[in-house]
Amino acid sequence: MRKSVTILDIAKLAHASPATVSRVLSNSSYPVSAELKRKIKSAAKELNYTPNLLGRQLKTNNSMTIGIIVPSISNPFYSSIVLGVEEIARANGYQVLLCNSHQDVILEKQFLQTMLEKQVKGVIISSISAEKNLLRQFSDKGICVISIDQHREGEDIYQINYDYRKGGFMAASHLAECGHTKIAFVTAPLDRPSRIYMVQGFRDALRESRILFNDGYLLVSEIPKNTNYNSNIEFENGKTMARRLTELSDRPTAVVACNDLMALGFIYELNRLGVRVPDDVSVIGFDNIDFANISMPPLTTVDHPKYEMGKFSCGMLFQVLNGENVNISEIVLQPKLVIRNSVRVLANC
Amino acid sequence: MRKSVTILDIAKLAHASPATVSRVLSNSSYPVSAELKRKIKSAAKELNYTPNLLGRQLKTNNSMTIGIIVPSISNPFYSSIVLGVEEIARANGYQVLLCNSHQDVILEKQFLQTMLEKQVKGVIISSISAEKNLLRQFSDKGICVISIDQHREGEDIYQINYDYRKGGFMAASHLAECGHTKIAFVTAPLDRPSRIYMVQGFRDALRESRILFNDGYLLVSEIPKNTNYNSNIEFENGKTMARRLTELSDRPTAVVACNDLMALGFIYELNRLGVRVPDDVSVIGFDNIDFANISMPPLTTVDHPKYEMGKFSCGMLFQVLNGENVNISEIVLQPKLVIRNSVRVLANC
DNA sequence: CATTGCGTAGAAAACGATTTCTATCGTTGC
DNA sequence: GCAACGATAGAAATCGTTTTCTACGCAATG
Repeated sequence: MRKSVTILDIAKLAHASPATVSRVLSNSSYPVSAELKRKIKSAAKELNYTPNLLGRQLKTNNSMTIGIIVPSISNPFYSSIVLGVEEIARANGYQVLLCNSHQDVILEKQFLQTMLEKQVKGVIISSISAEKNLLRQFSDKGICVISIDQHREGEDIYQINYDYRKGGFMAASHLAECGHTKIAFVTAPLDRPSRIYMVQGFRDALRESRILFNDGYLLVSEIPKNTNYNSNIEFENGKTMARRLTELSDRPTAVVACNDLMALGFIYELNRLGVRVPDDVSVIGFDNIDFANISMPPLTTVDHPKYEMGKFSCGMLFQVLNGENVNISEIVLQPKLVIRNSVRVLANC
Repeated sequence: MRKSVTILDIAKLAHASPATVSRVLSNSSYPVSAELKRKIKSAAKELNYTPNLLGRQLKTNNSMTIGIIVPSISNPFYSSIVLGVEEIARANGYQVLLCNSHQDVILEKQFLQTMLEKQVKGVIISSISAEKNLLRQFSDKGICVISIDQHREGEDIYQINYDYRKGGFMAASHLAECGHTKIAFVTAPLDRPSRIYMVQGFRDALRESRILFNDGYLLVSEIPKNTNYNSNIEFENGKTMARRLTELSDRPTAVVACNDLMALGFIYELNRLGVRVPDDVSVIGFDNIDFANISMPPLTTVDHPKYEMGKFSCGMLFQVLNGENVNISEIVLQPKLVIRNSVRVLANC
């Protein structure tokens, strides 16, 4: 491992000054004679020069990096978002620092700190935490933050959200229209806006359909212990919830799950227990991940334009970075019901 | 956006020199009096100081970053690997620069270049390309490269591989044992070692079972055009292959797919076309991703310890970085058959 | 008592780049 | 023919750190 070649080595070889070398190699608009330009370029190639971005970025105060924090890319919902973000970032020549918070508030906080230290120019975050001070630090330093998917109340921050209330409403309404009246809601802990809004919309729909909601039908899973970062917590939770459902005295005929992963785990376990979907229990999921298609039966779900959310948010970020006037500070994406085969239409309809 | 606070501001406030401030704030072993230490720490807190890693890393020549390149995290197989890598990296205080090559050789090359420029201390790569010069650049600069999943021939490089040959062998043998003789192999282009070895093992198994392989039964999908980075290419390919299979004159009774995603797409399309699995066609996948469980029917597949591969590779990387003597340069992980319900046992068995 | 060595602190150099400032041409304008 | 200007190039300052070098006082050693 020899000492790495720097701009100075090139200067020496090409009989030029480091200043000129830098100007040539970084495509500056500063005029350099064609002859010298050529010599410098060939010297750079000869020495197999690789610019040191740490040096450049320190001087220019531009890390060309944005950060993104999501719970976990093991959920295809989030990996879609990430891919959307990456695509736009790459198109703009930026790198993405990806962090999986694993639903851990402490970890999320640490990642945010690291991003500050790494001098990211912007952050896109689907936050687990409602803490306001953390994100304020970024605005204080003039770093753009875009919150996605989880509505943040009373914060002066760019947001790209999704109408979870309406989504919950659509899911429950659909079940009601199919003749169901005993409808449960299975969900991970109601620790973030998305889930809270979903339940709200769900309840609203029942009320509107004059269905009394049995509080015992709100099945909330335990707070997960993150021992294994690979295990798909949502999927496992779905399985547990299925068992809890079958133990209910007056068993519901239909269920809305807070996301597809959970719905799939739910269906999986139901199948295993010999409870038929949709004959015995109907299930609606949320997110419309690719795999919702391939379950047994194919999952009826509420679509979420996740990939677009990733692209939007990153596009918005660059608008802000480029100083363009971004006059909308919150965008709300719309849900869409995707009907497949996991919901039974009851006879009396 | 005010000027950011640096070590100099702290020095001024605490009436100390920048040198001393640095020593205190970076936990150097250099002795500093307790009193001064206290003053500096309180000054840092008062000014809400955030260290600039670009400065530090430039000086220390340690980016505390490793890179990982995989085809795409939209494939749960790769997101598992990534999560394994991240876990170990984080435990060692390192960041991970994740790049999705999207099966694009050019892109992969660009990412590698960026990693060089970003001064990563190591790279973990599941490479799409057989090009040797690229990776050699890293060894030349003393950067550790660990190749995973794709065997590299005749390169002096650390490797963590998987016995794809044996995996292919096991899949085909299982089908043969279940009485199948008309067995197809559906795969994405044979452009990398994993797939080539799988086919090899597959053929070996057939030969050993005295089954003649019909070359028309080797179904290779087109090279994908990467227009949409979100679409799950493998899954789509699986669907296409299913259609091609049904058009075959002497239709096979069983199929091995080169990965679960493809198998799932394959099954999905078969279902749609009214071809029953496993009654009409048996299917075996590869990788044993979580979702292999939830297809209709649950997928019989060959397990791949992907998460462990991620952890192993990153662990090995740090061993090398720490100068520990790593005497094994290639580790080969073993396949395991996971029997579920996508394979039919024929009557004559 | 002179020498060594340790504890403590700051001055200054260094990391690898960019950018401002100076300087020297040759050319143009009047 | 002289001032002004544009093109070109290098010297030197700079980004925010870390680290080496210097320095000084004080205790221990012989």
